[in-house]
Amino acid sequence: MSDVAKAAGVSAATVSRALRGEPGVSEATRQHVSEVARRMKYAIARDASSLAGGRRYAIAVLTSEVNPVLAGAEGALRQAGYDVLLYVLADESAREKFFDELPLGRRVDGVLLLSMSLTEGEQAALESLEVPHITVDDADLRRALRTAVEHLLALGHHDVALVLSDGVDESYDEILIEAGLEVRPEWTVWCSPTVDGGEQVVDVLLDGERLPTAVISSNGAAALGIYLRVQRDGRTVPDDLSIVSLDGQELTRVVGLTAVEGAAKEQGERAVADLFTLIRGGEIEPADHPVRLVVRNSSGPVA
Amino acid sequence: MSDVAKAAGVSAATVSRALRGEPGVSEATRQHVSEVARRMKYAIARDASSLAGGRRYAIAVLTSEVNPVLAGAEGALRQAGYDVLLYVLADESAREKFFDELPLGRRVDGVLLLSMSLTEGEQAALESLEVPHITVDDADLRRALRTAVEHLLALGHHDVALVLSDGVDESYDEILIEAGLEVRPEWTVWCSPTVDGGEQVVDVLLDGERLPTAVISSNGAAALGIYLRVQRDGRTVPDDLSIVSLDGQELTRVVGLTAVEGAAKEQGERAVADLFTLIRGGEIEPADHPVRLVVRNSSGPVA
DNA sequence: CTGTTAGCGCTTTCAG
DNA sequence: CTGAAAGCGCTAACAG
Repeated sequence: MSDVAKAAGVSAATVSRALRGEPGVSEATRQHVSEVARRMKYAIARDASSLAGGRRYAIAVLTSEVNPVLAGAEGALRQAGYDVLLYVLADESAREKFFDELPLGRRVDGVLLLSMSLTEGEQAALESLEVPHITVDDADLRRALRTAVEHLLALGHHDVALVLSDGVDESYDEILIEAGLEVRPEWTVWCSPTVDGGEQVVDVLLDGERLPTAVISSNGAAALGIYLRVQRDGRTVPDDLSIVSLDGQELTRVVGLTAVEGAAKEQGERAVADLFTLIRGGEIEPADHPVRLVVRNSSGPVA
Repeated sequence: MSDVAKAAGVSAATVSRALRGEPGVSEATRQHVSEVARRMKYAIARDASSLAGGRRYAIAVLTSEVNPVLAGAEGALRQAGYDVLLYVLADESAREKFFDELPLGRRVDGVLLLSMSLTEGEQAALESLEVPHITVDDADLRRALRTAVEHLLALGHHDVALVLSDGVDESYDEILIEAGLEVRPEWTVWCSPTVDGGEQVVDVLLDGERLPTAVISSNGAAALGIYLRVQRDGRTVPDDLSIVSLDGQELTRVVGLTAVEGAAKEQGERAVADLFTLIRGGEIEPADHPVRLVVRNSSGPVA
């Protein structure tokens, strides 16, 4: 930086200010400095910068799985000049380790959580970082769930099971209740967000004396697993069981599952925009993200 | 760190050495310091550490798409105490920007490239970083392709098309030739690694006067797209067309596509191990990674 | 608006 | 084997 300063005939402090767009530099100086820096291919050393107390220009992204939301977030972050520190917290042990060690102190300007609903302890740990954070997914998931429930209700379903995947908490029953559906404990089950997980969960689901006529899966892969397994068991979709996925990735297109699509990539991008607002000290209001029901052939009128 | 030093009754320099496992500290001192640090929940400040000239404890991961290999690599890196700087270089513009700006100077100890085959210019740019880097995928893809070709050959296929996805270069014809297959330019096509991409590519593929009896797709999603589209067109798989995917994610399981599974996650993990060997100054030898053919029902004897 | 002066928290010689 | 001192490259007051 001092080289650039020398070349531009100013002090290092001025170069620093000019390059970061800080106020208190004449436009002429800023232009000049930027030009010199560009010519010298100078790039600010982030380590030194953050050591000295400035911004860190890095955001930690915590996610329970690598998915398109991640891709969207990464793009938006990168475009804003931020680094992305990726943490894939897929299993309980990784998660525990992370929140125990909390390796983010003084290292990032913000935290983005993708498809992770935190326990209270985790939430507290995160707060202790004193860094803005934002969560993607839950609000969207709830909205998606409502959409799915309405769809099934319109088809005459009243016995609806809920298959939730890791990182999704328990507070969804109310949505079913609001819709006037009966909530049975054995109809709310968890499984891993994989095809395998979905296949396995069918055993649990179709085991009781009274069977649901429809199932909503929070995860697309699991929805697929359910579909495959149900068919393999000789049942018909949607006649014996309607299936709606709340996660409209390509997966659900594959076999034509009805799904609520949330435009994952855009979700990531919006989250980043919100996070920046927070970092700048602004307030965000939970804007509704459009959610779109795509009816394919895994849902039909109740038999 | 000076707090820890004080508490342990040694100097900061000794704490630094002890915690990093540097030689020149007595085992007793090291134990003691580690214990004190643990008790004080002290974690080394990476920024300062790298500023002062030490390691950066960060690896850049460049990838053309977010996929399971990424998850595997992240896990291994994290476990080794390294940060993961994620760069999703999905489209040409992101890629160009990256290699133009090369934002990694003095910021990472190594670079991991996932499903990215570099142009010569890009390769040169990367070398200029003077940081070890390692590429995942190509060798595995070639091996997978050989496996797929053998499988089809055994089934009597001689007219085999190749559908390649972004980031895959052109040098695969030789593998077909080695196997004694005829290579026709119109039977080697590119498409995006998505279901849509696969669907679209069918138009090109089944357009000529002579049609292939089998197709190998480098990407699982594209393979699915091909499958769906071919069926929708009223053709039968595998009677009219055998399909083999070289990428055995969950996607291919879904409809039962024959696939060569490379254990994506393990691939990522192995790449990380190799990268560390490189960072430590060691040599790596291209160890063969096991590749496994999973025959499902999208491939059958030639009609 | 711009320059000067102190560090940020570590690692690394260089001496003991 | 350990400690003291000198920065790494920046940013943040403080003056001017």
